[in-house]
Amino acid sequence: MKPSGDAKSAYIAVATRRFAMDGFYGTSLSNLAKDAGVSKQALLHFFKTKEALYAATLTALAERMIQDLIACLHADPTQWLSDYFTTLCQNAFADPTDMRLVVHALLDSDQNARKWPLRPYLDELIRITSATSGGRAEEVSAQLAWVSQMIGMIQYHIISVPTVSGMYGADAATNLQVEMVKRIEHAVHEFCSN
Amino acid sequence: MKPSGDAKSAYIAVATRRFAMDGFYGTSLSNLAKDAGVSKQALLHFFKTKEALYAATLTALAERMIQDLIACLHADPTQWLSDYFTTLCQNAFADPTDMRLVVHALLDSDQNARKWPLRPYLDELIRITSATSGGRAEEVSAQLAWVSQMIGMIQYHIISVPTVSGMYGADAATNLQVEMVKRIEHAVHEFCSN
DNA sequence: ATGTTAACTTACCAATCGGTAAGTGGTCAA
DNA sequence: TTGACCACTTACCGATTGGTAAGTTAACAT
Repeated sequence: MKPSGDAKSAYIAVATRRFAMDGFYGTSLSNLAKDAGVSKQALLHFFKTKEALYAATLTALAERMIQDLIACLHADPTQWLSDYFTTLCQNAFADPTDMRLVVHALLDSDQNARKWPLRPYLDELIRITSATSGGRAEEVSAQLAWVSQMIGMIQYHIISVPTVSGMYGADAATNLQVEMVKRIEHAVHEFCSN
Repeated sequence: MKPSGDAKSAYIAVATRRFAMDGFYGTSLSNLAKDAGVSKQALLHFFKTKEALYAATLTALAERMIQDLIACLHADPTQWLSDYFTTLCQNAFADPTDMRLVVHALLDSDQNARKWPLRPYLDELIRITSATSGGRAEEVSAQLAWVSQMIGMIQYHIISVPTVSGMYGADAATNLQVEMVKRIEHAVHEFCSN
């Protein structure tokens, strides 16, 4: 008997890639099973429905994101915010899977009652930025706006890479990536120096 | 006999709403037909495949966007950019259909050979911003980056409204919208004053 | 040795998918 | 009056969908 945890997380890994690529509706259990090299019912043994598998995928995504966030925390918040967002952007450029999954989840989120598991991640980011900007704690919506703007700009940039590449060429997409990283650094610097 | 143009554009209108909500894979011809109050084959009479209907939907979207853009152009580019992006953001907050459709199309764009029809819109935006920033024509990728950042921040904000509303409440979403408009104005001002 | 349980597989299901074929009924030009 | 054409409809198709039921096989505790 194989250790169950391994198989389960392997299925989630496969599902992550597929859901990120094609979205919930664009992904079928048969496709996932074929990718994983098992029968469809192997998946349904661990996850009772396709929805449940999707939910598990999003939960794993949330854990990954918040783990990446707190793993690289260090004393200087300005430096840290800059590092965090730039490496996030660069990693996503190399592998856009997670960013695509987030955007797909955002687009799905209003039409079914899926609980959004990325809230701890957002809360933590807001907490850090609040601490950074001199403790003006009353401006929570401003912190949320800034965080939303930053991750929005990164995620949107990442999902538009294939399109930009198709329209203006692969070089243009690479240049855009470089330019975006510059803009991230600039935005963090401007934010931290109020 | 009904005038064909009316029915056709009515079907596109229905398809726009559905595709924006559920994406290409999440939308079925049966659903669209039910929305339009006709049989499935009424749609297939005008559009040979579901793909063709989707393409027509995206083309109509592109025409709408570029029309909105050139319709409100006027002399002062700084003022115009600010007006354009803020009204775009506010209209999208009231009706997120088009923004959702763009993002869905972006997520789909790499896996099939759908021609991206929004290029004229992007080109026009880049042309205007290039003219605004004192004709430093060599920095095309910088212009693209700025435009990408602006529409990215708006579109991402719009598609995240339901999620933010669910996580932090409807008031928080409204506050975020107000904050975002401020940020748009600030970004335009900063961009135009180099 | 035996019973239990976990991790599957094969076989099957109704429902729905996108799409085809063959009409139907009305409008319009000749 | 006729015949072409347009905007549909009903009927149907094979393929695929998410999901159920009933085994099968191997590991493990007792």
